[in-house]
Amino acid sequence: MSLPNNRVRVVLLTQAIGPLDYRLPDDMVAGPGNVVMVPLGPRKLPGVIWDDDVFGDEAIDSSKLRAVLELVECPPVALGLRRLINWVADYYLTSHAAVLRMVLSSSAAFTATGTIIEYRRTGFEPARLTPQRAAALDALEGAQGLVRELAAEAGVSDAVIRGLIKAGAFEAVTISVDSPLPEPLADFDTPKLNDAQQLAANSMVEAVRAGGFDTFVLDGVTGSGKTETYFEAVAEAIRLGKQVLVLLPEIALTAPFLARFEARFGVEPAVWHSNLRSTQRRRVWRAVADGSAKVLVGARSALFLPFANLRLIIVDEAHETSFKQEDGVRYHARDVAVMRGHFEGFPVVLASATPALESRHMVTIGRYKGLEIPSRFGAAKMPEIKAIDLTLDAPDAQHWIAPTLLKALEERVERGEQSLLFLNRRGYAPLTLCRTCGHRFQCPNCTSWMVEHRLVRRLACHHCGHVMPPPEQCPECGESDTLVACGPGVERISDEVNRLLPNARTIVATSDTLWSPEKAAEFVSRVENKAVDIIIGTQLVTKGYHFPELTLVGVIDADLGLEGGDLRAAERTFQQIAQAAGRAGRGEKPGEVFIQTRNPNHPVIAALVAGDRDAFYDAETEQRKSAGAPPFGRFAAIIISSEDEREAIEAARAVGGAAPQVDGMHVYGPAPAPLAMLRGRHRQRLLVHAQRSVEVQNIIREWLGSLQFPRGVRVGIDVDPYSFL
DNA sequence: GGCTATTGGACG
DNA sequence: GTCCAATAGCCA
Repeated sequence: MSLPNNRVRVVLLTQAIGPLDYRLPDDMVAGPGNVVMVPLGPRKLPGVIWDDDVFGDEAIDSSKLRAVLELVECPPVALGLRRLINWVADYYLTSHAAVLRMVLSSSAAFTATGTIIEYRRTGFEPARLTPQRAAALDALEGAQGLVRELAAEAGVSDAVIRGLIKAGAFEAVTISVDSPLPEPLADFDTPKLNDAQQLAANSMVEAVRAGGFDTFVLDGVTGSGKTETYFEAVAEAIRLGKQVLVLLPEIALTAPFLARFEARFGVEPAVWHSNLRSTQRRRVWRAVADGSAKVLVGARSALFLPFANLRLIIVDEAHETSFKQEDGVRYHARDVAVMRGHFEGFPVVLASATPALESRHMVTIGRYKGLEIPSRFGAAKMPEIKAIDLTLDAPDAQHWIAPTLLKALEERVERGEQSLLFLNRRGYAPLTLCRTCGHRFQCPNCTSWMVEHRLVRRLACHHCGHVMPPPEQCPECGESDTLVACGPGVERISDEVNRLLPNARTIVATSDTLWSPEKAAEFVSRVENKAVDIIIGTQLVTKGYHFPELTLVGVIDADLGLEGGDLRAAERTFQQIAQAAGRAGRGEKPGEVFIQTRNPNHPVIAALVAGDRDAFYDAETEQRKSAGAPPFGRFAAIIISSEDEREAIEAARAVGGAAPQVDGMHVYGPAPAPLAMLRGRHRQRLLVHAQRSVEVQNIIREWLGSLQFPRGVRVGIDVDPYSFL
């Protein structure tokens, strides 16, 4: 079906409004992919002209059509990217508009090129110095940005900044949106690769040169030099004048990555993540869209940028669960990256020391190509891994470091070597309760405990971000000084180390302490300069970092991830501990790893100690197969939420009642979602389990489309859920 | 009757 | 998403 040539179908960027037809004025030349402004009622909204054949045609009389207002000066959304958007909207059961917003995610899309005025400090102190002004001057030393950004950074209102500009304490700086980004040099410093690295690199380089879709699983043990290996493929794309996207799971990992990239290619690559300054964002968006940004390093959201001639995507640490976006559009960046390669015709590399079971399976069945780097680079050897049975080698009460581990730590401090203690729990203690009445501090908006953060003197909810000062008295029984912290978080382990090893210099590394690339860079340099003896960190420090002097890793609680029993618990625990262990012995000195556990015979722990990765994966694969779990079967979660609990339950029952009977598909629930209350909303969940052959998306679309929900009820669908939370 | 709060549908 | 008009609810 095709529309008359003066009629176009436009996807508005506003969600909840489907595609609408408009008339193209005679003097306007535009087609699918062009960004336009269109009238809707009294409003003027942005949208993108879409391909006619994507949506069914709902004929509307041509006399009712209104004309497209203007063609926006911005690179059009190319065919390959439009196909990817169609696929994402279809697969993840979301709207085109929601996906498109990630593509046109910068004001640069809608404003012509030009200049922007930012402000920075002059050093001049105004005569009148109010507390707000003093605070702003203090906080903005060395900062530069828009008025709004500076105000936000200093925690004052815009007016304070404008006042300071008028008083002469800030000066204007004109920034060009299009100041060019530096070009990486393919052969700036070519490393000597070992045979295994060279073999893997050759395959990827050849694929980049040839073009065309292919997926590689680059599987190399930690410390084997995966990055150097895939850098060869990056170099080949640069030589061809094409673009490369490198996806990293956390912004905290960008700092070490940028340093390695600069050492290899002479300049830092362009960077994309959610808290970029808006000027920087515009500049990068433009440079990506016009092809001048040759290499972009970014978080998930970079995946949807409108690259002019993308030739390669690298997904680094591809097994990381943080590639699964859990709010807004729920998509898995690893899977979408592969689809982008498919639609635009270029290779995709999934790099990891502990590939996801799904990815390994794709290699087994021949869909992806496996590339292995089996040994560590240079003199580095794999560390020796030992389990500490906490039931036999127990720490004292209110302590969490077993005597064996403590002794090992002590030795490293004496020898001037570094250690890492891994515990995947932020804060001081995960639960606070009253000794007198047993009251437990729970988040008022969520069903989760308030976590004590002693460094900042706050109780915080890790799900919604709610914070409160630690109370003096128990709100339940009114007694004072009766609150006790239960269980350890990294801050508490840090306390314990400082008490038992007063000479050791410690640092806590979590998303609370390394919340920006700058903080992360500072952390790296402190560790590299040997200003730190013991790092106490969450999963954040278990990947990407390379510290040659680190020779001991202690896993505080290996059983933590095995609780809760969701489908990936065993795999995730295996990956996390393997990644943490991989930090040890990356230099010349051999590493040693201690895993503290109450179940030394658990298959996960046994596989880690035996160093038998394949045995673990094989057993886990069998288990998934017999349970019909991914990749052998599929799940989708339907989450119904409302501020009113009864309303949520009723709506969820209605959904359950309308569930279609389909062969090979089973619907569980509704039941309270694992986080029964989140950000003030009561949540109910249904879980759909289906065989691979079942077209779950179509079934769910029809099923939910036939239902009506009261306002205030929200229905979210999570295809291929990860956290089960 | 005349006023305000609620809600469903259109918007192309 | 936002606007508008039809409707329901409320008081005198």
